[in-house]
Amino acid sequence: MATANIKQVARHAGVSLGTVSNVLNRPDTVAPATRQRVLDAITELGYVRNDSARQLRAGHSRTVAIVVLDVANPFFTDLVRGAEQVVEDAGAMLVVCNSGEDSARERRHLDLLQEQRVRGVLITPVGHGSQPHLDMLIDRGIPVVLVDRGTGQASRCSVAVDDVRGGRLAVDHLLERGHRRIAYVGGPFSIAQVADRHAGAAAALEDHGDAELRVATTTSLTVAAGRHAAEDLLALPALQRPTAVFCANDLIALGVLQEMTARGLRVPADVAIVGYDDIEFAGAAAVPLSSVRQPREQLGRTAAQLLLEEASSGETHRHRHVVFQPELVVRRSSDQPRR
Amino acid sequence: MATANIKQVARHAGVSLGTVSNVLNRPDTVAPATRQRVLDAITELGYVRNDSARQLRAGHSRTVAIVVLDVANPFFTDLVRGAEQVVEDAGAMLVVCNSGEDSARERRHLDLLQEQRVRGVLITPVGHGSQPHLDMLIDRGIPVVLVDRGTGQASRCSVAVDDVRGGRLAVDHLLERGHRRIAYVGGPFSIAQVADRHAGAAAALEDHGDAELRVATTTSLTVAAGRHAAEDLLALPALQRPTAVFCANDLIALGVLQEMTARGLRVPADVAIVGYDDIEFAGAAAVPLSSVRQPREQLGRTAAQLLLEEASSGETHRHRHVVFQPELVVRRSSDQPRR
DNA sequence: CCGGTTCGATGAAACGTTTTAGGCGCTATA
DNA sequence: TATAGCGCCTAAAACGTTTCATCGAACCGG
Repeated sequence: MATANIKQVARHAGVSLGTVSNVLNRPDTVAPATRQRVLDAITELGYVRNDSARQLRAGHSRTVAIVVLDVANPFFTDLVRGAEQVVEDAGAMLVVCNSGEDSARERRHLDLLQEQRVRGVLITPVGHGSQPHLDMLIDRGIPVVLVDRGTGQASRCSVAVDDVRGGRLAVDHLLERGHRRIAYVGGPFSIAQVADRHAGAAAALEDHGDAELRVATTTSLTVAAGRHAAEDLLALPALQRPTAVFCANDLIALGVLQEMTARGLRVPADVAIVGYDDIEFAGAAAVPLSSVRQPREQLGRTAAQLLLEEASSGETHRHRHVVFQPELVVRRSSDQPRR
Repeated sequence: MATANIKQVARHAGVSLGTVSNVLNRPDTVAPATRQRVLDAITELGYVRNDSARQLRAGHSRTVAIVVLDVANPFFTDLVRGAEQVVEDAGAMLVVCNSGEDSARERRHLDLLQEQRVRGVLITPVGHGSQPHLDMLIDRGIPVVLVDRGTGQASRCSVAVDDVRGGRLAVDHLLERGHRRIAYVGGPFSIAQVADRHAGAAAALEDHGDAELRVATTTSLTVAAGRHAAEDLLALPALQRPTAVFCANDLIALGVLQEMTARGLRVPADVAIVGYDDIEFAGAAAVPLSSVRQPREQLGRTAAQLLLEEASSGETHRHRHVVFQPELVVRRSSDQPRR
């Protein structure tokens, strides 16, 4: 029950406490015979290092945290997998926290992480990414890397994908296919990606005076939200109804697709759909979904690398901002010229 | 940089160190005026509790870990969400670890968690769930709850869904629809669920001497694995080719669906498909997918409850095994009588 | 044989909490 | 008036590491 401690190991091996510690941390500084004796004592007593004590002494832990908006969103799970690789290769541990797009929960998590003196935090913050509590972490010397948010802030590193460009790619494609009444479905706009993708979409339209962009705001980025938005669009008079829908993410796009099909519209003949994120299921959807792909795992890997770099380089660190370019994947859901 | 500690707060507020601790932990035992003075000092110095020290003193942490086979699998993310609710309501923190179905990584995680003296571990272990390193945790006094594995072991609590029954439900349904050549796609069989669902499927066939069950083993439970398996099935001579496929999970089922459709087969007319898990995307697939639904979040919640219960009740705890019943959701992919 | 060097091991200090025993001053009770 | 009780606070010990200064022994060259 009460696990053995280093002192008991020392006594059992007939050495001093410091020697055991040396066996654990610098094995080559202790004579082979003694080392073996200590090792034997360790296995015999089933000794396990107490990380709290170790951390207390060291002043910081060997864990890195990633705070995501939604653990169940494939975008974030891929991010996590990427970060995981890098962090674990560095001998650290990655803990995943879920803010659920709830600012209070995010806050709670950050407070807890601070108390744990984590080595650093990877975060996609709720909102625009310049919250005071992020600055607080930094003030306390905890490196923060912003993921997919607030690129260009001076006080922290960031990695992001160019969402404005992604929005533009999607809508350029729809315009090129002959669509002129286009809807953008997404929300809430307090999420920067939602706003940026919209900005890109709007920018694409500037060259086309005859085209219009209708916005259907949702309260979250889920399949259910997509279904509701589709209902609203279907309630419009036929002449105002958009012929193409660009969605802020694939979950919403799948919801829209589902509802449209259920109401008897053909995709892409009656309405074209383009999503965002290119999650694994996009290609397996009722109608394979066109989508804007982001290098998700790479995003996670890069973020983790920047973080570890900052954590180990200390004062000399210069913050960097890495921006990846998205890529449009055209599938059946939008691949038909508008008659 | 170097964060303030409790002693500095004490000096700043003109009280003893113990009093600060009391303000933090039993606020009502200290006089309002003093308390306020301490509180002011805390905010002024930006003091943050050091959890390592706290843990060291307490002997254990306030975190609970959940070790899953795949962070990106919706089954597990829902599990995590369920557990999260319960754990956070109890004022603890849930850390998510990903074994990636790799026994060595699982092992590494458990070692680390042990060093951290976590309060308890929720785990879906790689393999059959009676590994020696799980016993080691228990020997050290760390409660372990098995999730979806090894029901009935005497030394730990467990929660599970009756997978044998789930397999039976699925295949009973297919038989009832008139199918006689049925395939089971899934693997590796070292995963208990894969084996149990197969057992259920096989049991369902026992009453039908004229029906046969062909097994296509996969190396993992992914969409890609499903596609490969479908290729193999399609390579069979037409008369041996199954008219219905029951898949060990929805990811595989989506892969099969994708490949079958791509090769020109109609679902469900030429081949019926039933998946397992009823993930959110099942209903949004190319052909809405029949699937066996599990109460995923509830599974997570219950597991967490059992764990916390054990962690706080100590010696008096009696291990429990909770088994939930799955439910078949029939959608278009299998909803047509065999001609 | 002696001074210097190296190897291996030791003991003590320090990290920041929580907890416990106790002390002090006051009031209520006998 | 003594005393018990109470409210509020303090001082010190303990949790289990890591690290650093030190020390003895052995060895080597001169």
